[in-house]
Amino acid sequence: MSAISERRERERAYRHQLIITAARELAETEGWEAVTTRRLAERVEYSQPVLYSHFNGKDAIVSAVALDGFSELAAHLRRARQAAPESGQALRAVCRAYLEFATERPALYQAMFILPTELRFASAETPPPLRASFNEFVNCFHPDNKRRELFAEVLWSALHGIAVLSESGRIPPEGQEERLDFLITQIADTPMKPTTP
Amino acid sequence: MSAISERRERERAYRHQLIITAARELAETEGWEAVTTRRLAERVEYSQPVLYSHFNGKDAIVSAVALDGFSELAAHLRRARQAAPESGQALRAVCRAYLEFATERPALYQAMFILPTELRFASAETPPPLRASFNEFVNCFHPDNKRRELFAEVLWSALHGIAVLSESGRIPPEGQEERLDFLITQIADTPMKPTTP
DNA sequence: CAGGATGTCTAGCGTTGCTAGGATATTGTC
DNA sequence: GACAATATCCTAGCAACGCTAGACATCCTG
Repeated sequence: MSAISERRERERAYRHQLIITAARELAETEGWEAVTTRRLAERVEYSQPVLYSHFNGKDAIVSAVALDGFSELAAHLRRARQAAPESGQALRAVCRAYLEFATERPALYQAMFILPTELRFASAETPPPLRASFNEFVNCFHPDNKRRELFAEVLWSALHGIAVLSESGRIPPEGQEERLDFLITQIADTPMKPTTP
Repeated sequence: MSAISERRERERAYRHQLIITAARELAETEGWEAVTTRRLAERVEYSQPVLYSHFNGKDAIVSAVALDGFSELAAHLRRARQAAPESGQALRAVCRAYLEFATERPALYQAMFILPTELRFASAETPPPLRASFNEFVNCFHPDNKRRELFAEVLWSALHGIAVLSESGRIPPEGQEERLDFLITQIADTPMKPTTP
């Protein structure tokens, strides 16, 4: 009884992840509009209803992909930050890594930031990977900086705006490097200039 | 022949706009997911196919709504900029007006910046209202500033990021004013500090 | 008043997310 | 080892979606 149900649970968990990665691969190769429950079911070699025994609906699957994405993003940013030669370069490294992530994995980025998601941000039940990603930005600023969270929010917003507006062609794709340069100098050069808190 | 076809054309133009405003109203009251071709047709008191005699598809209708939105946005920003007491305050006024626009007309904003659109940005055939909106940002900087377009792009990106991340709950809705303050001081205070071009 | 063009609607196609209900296989009990 | 109970999975179908073909009605022209 115990061993058997354990095995089942293991199989179930495996299939759970299988669905997630299948959805992600499909989205990355053909875009999210190609990710239908039918095609996804065919891809994992099960019928449609099994998807619904694992997830509450399609949105939940997208959210699961997004959650995986946040883990990767956090790791990606951390790697960049720690590889920076000096702490002054950390901010630039993390920002560049962020834009890199957004342009190289557009489908994943879309799931994380654009598609309707069930993930709760900026609250008590925010999943750890989301917090971890955000904290990578926070950690670019000096711990003494009382407003580093605010700085991080604005920085993140700006990066997100740049990423999404250039991806959708609303600002020209070239000159991305210049924009990044400008953003960094403006945000980073005077990080300790709070208007007398 | 002439008078009659003129009247027809007039009626047709009227109905064209009727569809657009109906779509917009429906989106603003119930969200874009409620804007289906059936409901829209019912609302304008015509059958579905007439929608397709005016627009190539649903996306084209959304784009038309978005285009109207850009006209309003441009006017809204211009009003704010011209009402600013001194030119130094123009930047802040325009930014505040932008965020105001985004939060007060979320559906319209969504059509303009998030939903798939057929509008061409940053190219030769960019519709005038889009250019006008963007230029309001450009005009916040001194004409001598060789990089004002770049500044405007980054500023716009940051504002868009703030708007969209707070709207979707990815950053807390409170503290919007603080973020705006920070952004303005960082961008505006040193607008003439190009790294020796 | 007939004939052709124009405009509009009914009906339906293929696809979507999602679900009810039955068939099938696996499990624990006698 | 046979049988009921349970868990697992699939077939079939629903309502709603964007979109379109073809029939009907209406109008202008000769």
